[in-house]
Amino acid sequence: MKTDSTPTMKDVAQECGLSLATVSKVINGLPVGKASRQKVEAAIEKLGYQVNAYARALKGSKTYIVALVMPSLKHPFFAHLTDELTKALTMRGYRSLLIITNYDVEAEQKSFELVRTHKMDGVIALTYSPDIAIGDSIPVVTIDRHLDPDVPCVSSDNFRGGEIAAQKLIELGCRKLLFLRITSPIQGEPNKRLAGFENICKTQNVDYDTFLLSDVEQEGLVYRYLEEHIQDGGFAYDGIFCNSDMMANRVISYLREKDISIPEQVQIIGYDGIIDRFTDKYVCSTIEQPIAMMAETAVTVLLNPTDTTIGANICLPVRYVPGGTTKD
Amino acid sequence: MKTDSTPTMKDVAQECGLSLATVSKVINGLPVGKASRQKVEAAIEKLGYQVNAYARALKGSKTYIVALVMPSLKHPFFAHLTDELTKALTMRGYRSLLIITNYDVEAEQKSFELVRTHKMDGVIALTYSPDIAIGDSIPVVTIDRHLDPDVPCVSSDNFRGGEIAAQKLIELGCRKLLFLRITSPIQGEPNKRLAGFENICKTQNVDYDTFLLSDVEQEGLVYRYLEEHIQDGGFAYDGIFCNSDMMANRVISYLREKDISIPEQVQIIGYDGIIDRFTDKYVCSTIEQPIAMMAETAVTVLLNPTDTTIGANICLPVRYVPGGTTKD
DNA sequence: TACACATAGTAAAACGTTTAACTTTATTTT
DNA sequence: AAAATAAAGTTAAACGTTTTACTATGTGTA
Repeated sequence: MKTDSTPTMKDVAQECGLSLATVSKVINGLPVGKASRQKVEAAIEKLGYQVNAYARALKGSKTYIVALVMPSLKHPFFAHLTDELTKALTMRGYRSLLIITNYDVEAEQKSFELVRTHKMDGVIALTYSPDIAIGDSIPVVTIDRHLDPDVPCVSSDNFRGGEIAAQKLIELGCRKLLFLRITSPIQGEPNKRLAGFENICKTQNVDYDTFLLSDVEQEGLVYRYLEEHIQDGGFAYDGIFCNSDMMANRVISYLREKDISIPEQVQIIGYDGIIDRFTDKYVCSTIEQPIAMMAETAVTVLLNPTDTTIGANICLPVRYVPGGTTKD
Repeated sequence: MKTDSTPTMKDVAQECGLSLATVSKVINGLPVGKASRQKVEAAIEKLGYQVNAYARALKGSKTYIVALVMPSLKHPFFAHLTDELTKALTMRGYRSLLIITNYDVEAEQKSFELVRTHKMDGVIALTYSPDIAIGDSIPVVTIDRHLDPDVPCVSSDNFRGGEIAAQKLIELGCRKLLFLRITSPIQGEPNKRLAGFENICKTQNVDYDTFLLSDVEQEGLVYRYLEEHIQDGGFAYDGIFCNSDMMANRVISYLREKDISIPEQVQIIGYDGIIDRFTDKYVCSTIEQPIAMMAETAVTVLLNPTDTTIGANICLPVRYVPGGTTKD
């Protein structure tokens, strides 16, 4: 007599008077006589049987689980990316195991161990450690970071994004620009935004400053810097390019609080394109990253590695989206 | 001769000349002779052995995986909650399997099946379906939603939140209030915000309107509504309580765009308390939910169910946080 | 009628652990 | 010094699947 615990294939076999192997075949869609198939299906239905994913994964080699390694979900870019990655994985029958590293090197390292003990089918990672020991044998795709020459990296065209932002501000009449950034120090793709920005400013002979903070904890310094550049109703810059929309929003709030009018006195362009598009022109102008496409691409490359994708740097296009913080 | 595939316990046993069982004991910290323990540890180190979580979970009954069922990560409240939940789980040695349902009833239902096939140790869910068939035998905790009389629900004190918001606006001099909400139709805890808001308005005889939208797709209607209440530089309301900070931000942008000054002409209070506190006074005034505490509580209740927690409605305190959109 | 020959179904090993029951060896107790 | 007890290891079954190799059954061919 069986207890009422979850039914197993054995119970199903017993219920319909057929062998374990036959039941297995029915479940996996392998050829089985019509009569038997129906008997098995009836039994499954009756007992409410469901495969045990662990047993299946132990026997076979695939787990259909992919790890998503993210620094945090408090930054909307990471949150949106995680959202899209999970959807892209779900569409392909995979599930995502979420690992939040909190920008911590040790946690990032540990997450890769976890991936190994759980025999996951892959990892999509956005990390901050300069180097992480990746066991081979597990497919990895990074986003915005170069981890290893063999690991494919998906990112948006950050250099071009920086160029577009500078170009746009200049076109809109700005003559003194400011680039603002706060991040943990990484040598990742996003650093290229500054390079692109500088490239345009130099080419076009436009004056600019940069204020780069590498310690997230010291965000207050940004406001101090801004304050120092306000003099009797005026502001020292007429165009600001912020490294993220989240940051842009704070800067906007701060400056408006100080009675600097936007976009009249200062025009501001953010980065990411996170803010809900419903409101379209009422939000901050921004350089939009193709997040959904990045997620799709990362998943595709992870699950179908080919010679051309190995170690490739896949760079997707960005675009400028006008909002309420520029004069266009 | 073994291939170079991942080493198993058997390989370790062979390497150190001891039995499988002994190796297992060392790994699980069970009593073993000192000499043997060292031999085993050396072998593990040498081969780089790591337990196979699937085999372990198949044998034992725990998987140490908890499903997180969320509608989306594009709303910052869900993203922050997921972030904190994952951290709380990680601290206790659990991992989170993320399921994004996209506010879809069918996806929510399916996610519970997944939980069963993967023999997960529990589910923390924030769902939109009025009723979901939860197989028993798996612990569930919901957030902000009442699913079943037996399922514990963690939420913040939404009624009180509504009261506080109304009270504050009135204290700050508002005489004509507006409550704004867009959500998929649910019968969840957050609905109580309106009740609390109305309660105070009625008690104190303050005039108010509500604009409630149950279809997220139609967000544009909110702006139309706002526009209709602007007449030559004036605005029909002097206080707005928004159902979320995200929404408040949009409303703020919109009104400022229309040259309505905030907080001079209209004071605005949001809900959630999402926006990074670094900037403190530069963000929208809000009713802050104790997200980290909610996550901690949900995880604790999930993993240590007791008689008093079963079916309990655990309600955590909210607080008002002044920002730049009110006169205080 | 006997032959091969698909076809349908089965038995049993394997995946990598844990664990209960057992055996061997060492330590005490009288 | 023998019996009783404790300690350290081992064997083998079990978890719930998949899959290879096999047997039994029925169909068509010479």
